[in-house]
Amino acid sequence: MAINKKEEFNKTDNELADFAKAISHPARVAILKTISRKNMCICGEIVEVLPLSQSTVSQHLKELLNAGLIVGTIEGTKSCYCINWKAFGKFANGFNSFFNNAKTKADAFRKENCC
Amino acid sequence: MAINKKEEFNKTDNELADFAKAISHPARVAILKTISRKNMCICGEIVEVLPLSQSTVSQHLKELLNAGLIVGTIEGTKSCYCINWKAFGKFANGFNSFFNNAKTKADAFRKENCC
DNA sequence: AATATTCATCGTATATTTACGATATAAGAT
DNA sequence: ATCTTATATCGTAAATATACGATGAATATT
Repeated sequence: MAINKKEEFNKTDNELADFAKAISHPARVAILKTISRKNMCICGEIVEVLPLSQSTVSQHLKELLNAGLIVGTIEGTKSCYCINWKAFGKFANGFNSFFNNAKTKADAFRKENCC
Repeated sequence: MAINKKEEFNKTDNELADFAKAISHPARVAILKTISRKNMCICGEIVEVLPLSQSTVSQHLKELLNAGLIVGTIEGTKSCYCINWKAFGKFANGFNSFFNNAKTKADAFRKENCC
């Protein structure tokens, strides 16, 4: 049980799901907003505004890095993060095409009965 | 540990995270696409196209119901599901404003150095 | 050189998610 | 009335996610 079946779904669905998962925790949404507000942030600034410990924030930052949504560089004792706009744009497009496809169907079926 | 800190984030961030979580598994993305392709589906049709057992699909359907993304009605021995376009549109807007805000910042900061 | 700062990582506890088979329930078919 | 079909729910196992304190590593300060 709890065998991983994700490989059995298509690539597009997996990519959309992976991005959604990256932003499926309010801490990660808040981190992305915090960074984008100032263009870039050092880790400590993010820890300051979140209600989480430094180690937990670091863990969330790592997940955003793994998802490719942010990039980070070390500057002295500090770590500087900023948004990877290119990856962000790519994901935004994925979402839009998902929603737009859905929207098109919605329009096509608007007059039919629905359950 | 593993205390839930989600209440300490703001409502907007939580709503965005919750929606993202609803579509953070490829099975749920595939279910939404399957339903929208035909406007509505009975449960059995969905089970047929997914590489998962009936009970697992039922569980994913329940999550989509809880998130408000689909609605379902019982028709005889069958269950009929369709997309809740209104909720879907609301969530799409939430995403768009998230991305657009980010995009605006990106444009504003385009010339500055980033890490 | 010794100490302090900043942050990532490790270890660990708990909670949640994912997945399935078995079972229950309710309607339809025989 | 009995049997079949369709689906939700229960119980459960395993995997993953969330959170923290402690520790490590690397740079900066004294």
